[in-house]
Amino acid sequence: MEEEKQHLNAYLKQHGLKKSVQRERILEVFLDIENHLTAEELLEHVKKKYPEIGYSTVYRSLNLMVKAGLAKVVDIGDGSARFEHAFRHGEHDHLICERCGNLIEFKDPRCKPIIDEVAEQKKFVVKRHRLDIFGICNDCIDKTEEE
Amino acid sequence: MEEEKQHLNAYLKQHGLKKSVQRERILEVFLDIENHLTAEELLEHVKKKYPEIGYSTVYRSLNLMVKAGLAKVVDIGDGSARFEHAFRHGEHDHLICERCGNLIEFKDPRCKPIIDEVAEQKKFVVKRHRLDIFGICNDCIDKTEEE
DNA sequence: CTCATTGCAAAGCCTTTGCATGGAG
DNA sequence: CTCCATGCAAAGGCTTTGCAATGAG
Repeated sequence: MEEEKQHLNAYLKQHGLKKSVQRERILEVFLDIENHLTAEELLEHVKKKYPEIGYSTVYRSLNLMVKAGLAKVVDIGDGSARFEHAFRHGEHDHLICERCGNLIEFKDPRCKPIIDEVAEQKKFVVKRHRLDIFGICNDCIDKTEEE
Repeated sequence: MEEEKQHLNAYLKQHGLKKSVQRERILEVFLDIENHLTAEELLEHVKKKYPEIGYSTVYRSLNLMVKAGLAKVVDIGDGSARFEHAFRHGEHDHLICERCGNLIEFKDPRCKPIIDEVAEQKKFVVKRHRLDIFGICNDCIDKTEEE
């Protein structure tokens, strides 16, 4: 938490930007939640603790955090961007439940080499990748069976 | 082309929907273009040949084609959905150039087994996946070097 | 005849932006 | 003091929807 705040402050200083209570508070709320939240969901949580913070500040802070490397956008294609922690969190991919919308993270060491090889073949310089597996998560399967 | 039309008509009949000139024409234009187009880009092409067709019809037909399995949505995260041919086109993934926005398709047989195994471990039922590799395509690298 | 489709304009949804006020450096 | 940040409301970009008129089955 402290480390993230320092990281943010360093970023702000480096870019001639200024600290603010709002930014710090939004970061705190964001870090407190381990889920992949939409901006609106984060906004709700922020409003609960700090009702005076406006929604554009949340959007702006979120974008800032992405630029600063503290957050990452996850786009599951439902219209709203989700945000996940990016600081000291390793690379990973997602299982996305089409029923409940939940995201499960996973890592598999075999992916990267394949990606690099494919790119090599196409003479493509890889910056990043995303592997999303869509389907139904275990919880939702159980629920279906109970019916 | 004829096969796709038949497929569409079969879908329409099956669902109590009706044929229309517009739908057929939009499908034709769509099939004529091998690129991954946004709705707006497709609309432009449609308008060139058939100026009387409205944009909402293009959107609606595109959605219809997706449901009918003739088109697939590709979301590269820039705000606009792109559409690719899905009928008699095998599964594949994408290299996405962050500079020119071009999509390069690729297939690698090693992906699926990994995905299935990961899902198995997490007791997740896979419906589909998407592997997108973002970076700079060969053309754009060449352009950079020329400068 | 009945019900789906069309084209237009309007609305929806998420996100960004303009502007005046307030605050950090 | 100088700019940046904030909060509000307004605008933006893409897509969907309501509605009256048209057209397919």
